[in-house]
Order: sequence, then C-alpha cells, then structure tokens
Amino acid sequence: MSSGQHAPIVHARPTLADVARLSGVSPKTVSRVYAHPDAVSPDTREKVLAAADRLHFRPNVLASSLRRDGLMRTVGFVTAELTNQFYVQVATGIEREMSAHDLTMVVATSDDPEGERRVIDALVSQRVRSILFVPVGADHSFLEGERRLGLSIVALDRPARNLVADSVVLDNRRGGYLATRSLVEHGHRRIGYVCNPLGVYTQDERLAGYDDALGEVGLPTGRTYLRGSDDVSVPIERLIEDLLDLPDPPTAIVCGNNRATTAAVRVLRRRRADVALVGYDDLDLADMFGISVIRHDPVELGRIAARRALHRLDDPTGATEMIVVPVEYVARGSGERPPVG
Amino acid sequence: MSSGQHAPIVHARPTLADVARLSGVSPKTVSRVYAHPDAVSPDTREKVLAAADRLHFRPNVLASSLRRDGLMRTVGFVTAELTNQFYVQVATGIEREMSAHDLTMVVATSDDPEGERRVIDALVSQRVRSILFVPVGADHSFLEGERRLGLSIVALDRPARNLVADSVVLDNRRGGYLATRSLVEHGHRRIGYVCNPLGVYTQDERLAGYDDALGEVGLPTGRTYLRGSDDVSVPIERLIEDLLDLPDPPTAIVCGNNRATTAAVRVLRRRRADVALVGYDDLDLADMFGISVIRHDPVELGRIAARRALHRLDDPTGATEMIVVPVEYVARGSGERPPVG
DNA sequence: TTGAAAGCGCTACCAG
DNA sequence: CTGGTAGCGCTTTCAA
Repeated sequence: MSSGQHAPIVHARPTLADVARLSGVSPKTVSRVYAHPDAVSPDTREKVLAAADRLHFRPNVLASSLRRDGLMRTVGFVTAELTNQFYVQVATGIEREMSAHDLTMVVATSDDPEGERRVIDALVSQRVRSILFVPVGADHSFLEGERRLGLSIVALDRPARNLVADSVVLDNRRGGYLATRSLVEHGHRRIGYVCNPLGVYTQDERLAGYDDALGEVGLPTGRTYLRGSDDVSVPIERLIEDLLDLPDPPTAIVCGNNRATTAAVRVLRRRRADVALVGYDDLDLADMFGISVIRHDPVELGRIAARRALHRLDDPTGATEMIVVPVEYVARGSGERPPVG
Repeated sequence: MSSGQHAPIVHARPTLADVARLSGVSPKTVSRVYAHPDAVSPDTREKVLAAADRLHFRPNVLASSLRRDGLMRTVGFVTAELTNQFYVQVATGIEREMSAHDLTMVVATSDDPEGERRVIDALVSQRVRSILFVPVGADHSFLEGERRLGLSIVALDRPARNLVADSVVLDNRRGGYLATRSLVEHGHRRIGYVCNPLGVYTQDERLAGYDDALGEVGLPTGRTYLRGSDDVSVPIERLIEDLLDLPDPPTAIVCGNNRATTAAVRVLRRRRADVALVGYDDLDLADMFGISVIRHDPVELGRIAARRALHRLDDPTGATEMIVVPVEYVARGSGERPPVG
C-alpha cells in the first residue's frame, strides 16, 4: 500500500517550504512575501514569486489562520429556506457587503431547531468570524458562550430568543398596518388576512399591524377573516378558497408573505377578480399587473445585517441593537379597488 | 500592551488540551471522542463530552483539516452576478446537494476575468474540495494545475475555456429553436430576438437555435430583427422600442433571458400588446399572466453540477463530460398569438 | 533585510 | 481502550 518515497501518482500540493527551497531563501522570507510584501527586497520578492508561480503554490490559509488569530476570513449565513426568494436576496446583500471587506460568505441551511444548532456549531468549528442567522429555534442561549468568546452574531428577520444579540428586522407591524389601513380607507370593512405559516415572529407582528389598523376605525379585531396554519404544507390556495366560501366573504385580503400573495393572485383571478388584494414582499411582475404590495428591500436587509456584524467585530462589547428596516406601501391598483359584494 | 499571563479580558477559546485537562484524559482521547466515537469507552466519552460542554469547546476544523488531508469540507461557488435570480437559484441547488453530503458552500463573486481568477485563487487558498464556477474570462488554463492536484472543478452555465473540465449547461440552442419554431408555426415571419448582453456563450447558442428555426422554413437569418448589446448598462427597453420603431416591425419577439423578458412585457403592454412574445427563464407570475417561456430548472442545474463535482472527487482522472440540461417550451398564450400588422 | 526555532490545535503512528 | 511523540503549513518571537 505504501507508495514509496518517490514519484507519487498525484503530485502533492507545494508548500511554502518547497517555494523556499526552489528560490533559495528561507521559509520565513517566502511567508513575508505574502504577508508583508514591502518588508522584503524587490529582488527576493520577484525570485520568490517566480518560484511560487512555477510550482502553482497557493498559500494555505488554514495554516496561517491557525497561527494568526485562529479565525478564517469567512462569515456564516444560516437560514431555513434558501428556497424562498426573500432569504436568497438577503444572502445576496450579505455577500456583497462582506466581499467588499475581503470576507467570504459560507451558507448553511437547516429546517429545525436541532439542525439550526448543529449547523451553527459547525460554522463555529470552521472558525467563521461572524454568524448571521435567521432564528428558528425557541432558545438561542447556547450562543451566549460564543458571543462572550468574541464571535459576532446577528439575528436576521427575527430576533434571537434568550440571547443578547444584534438583530435586523423589517418593520413588520407597520407593514401590516399600512396594508390594512389602505384597504380601510378605500371603504373595506371585511378584510381577510392569509398566511402560512402563521405563529412566527414576522406574522405575529404583521397581524398586530392589521389589528392596529382595524382597531383604529373601530372594526372588530376578531379572527373571523384570519386564515393560516402552522403547517407549511397546507396549501395557501385552500385557505383563500375558505375565506371566499364564507357566507359573508371578505371584500379585501391582506397576504402575509410572497407565497401567500402568489396564491391569492392565482385564486382571485379564477374566482373573484373583484376582491381587493395587498401582498407582502414584491414579486417579479407585480408592477406590470397592478398588484399592490408592502415592499421592502431584502438585499438591503442583508447588507445592513452584514454591516452590523462587521461593526460588532470591531466592538465586541458595545450595546446590542435591534435595527428596524422600513417598509412601504406601493399602490398599483389591486389594493385600491372598492369593496364589492 | 502585553496583557500579562493571567486573566485576559476576553476568554480564549478552549482547546482540546483544555478539555483533556478538565476530564483527566489525554488529548488524543478527546480527539478520538470526536473523530472515532466508537473507539472510546462510553464512560470516558461521557466524561469528555461533559467537560467539553462545560468549556463550550468546539473542535477546530482548521487544525484537523491541516492534519488530515489538508482540505476543508467546503466547496466554492463562483459567479459574476448574485443579483440575477438565475444564479441564485443555481446556488440553492448546489447548497442543497452539498449539505446532503456534509459539505458547506462558500460563495464568491467577481465581475471580471481578473476578479474571477482572484476569487478562485482565494478559494483554493481556503482549501475547498471543489470549485463550481460560472466562467467569465476567456482563458481558464490557470486552473489546469489545480485540476492535476486533484481539485474537482465544474463549469456552470457555460463551458470553461482552454481547460479540460466538466461542465453543466442548459440546452440553450434547443431553447432558442423551440421558442422561434413555435412562433413560426403560429404564422410569424418577422421575428425579433432581443437580449443584453449578447456575445456570451449562452446567447450565441440561443441565437443559433433561433437561426435553426428560421432556416428550417427558409426565412432569412439576417440580423435585421436582432437587437442586443455587449454593454449590460444599455436598457433593454430601448432595444425593444427600437425594434417596434422599424418600418416593418416584427410581429413576434424572442427574449434572450429573464431581464429581457421582463423588459419586453413592460414595453409591449404599453405599446403593442398584440405582438407575440416568448421569454427565456421563468418568472414569478408568468403563468398567471399568460407569458409563454422557455423554462428550465436552475435549482436542478445547480444540483446536477454539485453531483458532478462530488463524482469528480471520487474519480479525479475519469473522462470529463459536458452535461446538457433540458429546457422546455411552455405555452401560455403570449407566444401563440397570431401575427398582427 | 533575512534566518533559526518554537508552536498554533489537532491527529496518525506506534506502544502499552 | 488509552497515551506519548511527531508533525501538518505557516508565522511569530528573537537574533544576526
């Protein structure tokens, strides 16, 4: 099994020592060429780089990180559903900001609290400098130790639970309020709210905003026109049909997220094109087809979170913040239809 | 400046040696608890894990990778534009497949050939096991050395240039052909093709397919109805307006990518809703609004590329392949309108 | 400006 | 089943 001492089948990757040998200098000098290029004479530098080039040498950052501060120049992004456009856009924002600071983003996904903990631990083991995560579990106190060890941690889209950490979230409550208020102002009194899943932070907030707007004009904030499920697999179409089948169906519907919006557009087109609709999150062709939405900028959300993570690296002990990213109501027609029926 | 030998302000991260000390075993045994849990007695294991837990110990994979095969359990994905939904979906597919194999994806972006080379070098320095990249530069021979060193390399969406490597691409030519042929079959004779940027591999192929379909029925394959630019900043709307302003404007338009499709929908809605349209890449609400497109599955594309990269890890010397992912024509109305004007 | 030696945290090899 | 020893590739003292 031993391949002997010469002529291995596949060449081994050259090391700094190989480059040193070939260029006739010490390993330390080669190291300097990469770490402090100015601290070495131009002649030597050229000689070393030529040798490195001939050998296809690539400095091993694992080894150098190990010796330096023990951390990689990477940050971790943890999310449940990379399926969803929203989180993918957030990832885009993170990547952009981080790459501008010479950091690379590593992406890890998990769908449940145990998975969340597992992938975060894995990232810590990989010695990322910071972790940006969309909290899923009900308890993130397990990160407290990491935080004290100087890991920069930012919760994204939802606040972390049982953990003092920075978080960056949308102004969900205001979004729910703006959507509903606009419908109220256009004369609607029976206003539905549809989403799946419900019972998560963002939806609780948006619903609170929905209640705010209804309460403001003395409309009941009961749950007659609320349809949702904790189970993501329940088709949202069904929930909407359900609303439309009520004896006294809503004349307008607020959708809790992008999936709900798509589903609502689909069902209403087919059954009740006269029902008003306000979506949450923007969609590709929504402007083209007059779909009013609560709009925000997920890429910017990611970017802001990244900036916060970077700030935290410089100032590990500063006060934590909850940053709220604004949302806006975009009137395109579907939300400005008068009540019918 | 020296912090002395005791009581550092911020605790240092515990090492395997610390855990060994606390649990009263040798470092090697602690190591085994993580690497080969079965090779250690349950008692010892419990004892060690308890100590590790108390100290918030996280094994350092940098150190272990260094000692093992020198590579991280990571793969790199390199793309120019994480802005574009298409590449983001590809990333999703890669991440899914890789995480199923206990690998994490690190994302690196660059917009020009030099940047491409730079970020790929950086990934190699990070010792990723494989690199999946959307080729940008005109010469990727600089990767030849890496390939020989056993790095698994897969080109995505376009083939690599001057490099023997696996690649995974869409069936672009067939897509262009299907879009155009359908329009021809519906009676169109003046068929435009719009895209920006042109002059990239995918567009060359799609255009070849466009020519195929036109040639098949003896229509001229001149560039009268071709509008595009190498400059991404030229607004596609302008290109479409340009076509419509011709004395003898096209009665149908094929769009070369998702951005062109969006732009075309926008312009046609406003000016010439009777002009037929076939898009490339699917869009959020396209089904809802009857937009015919050439559809494919970018997530699947990413997944296939990931699988190929994994295969290549096991078989570094096997023959390279160019895998072509199918596309399909989806008739929804906009592409089946008869010629008008 | 350059070099020798020690060690970052972990694991493979060989004893016991 | 467990422990010493050596070393992965690099960089940081310190000295020349």
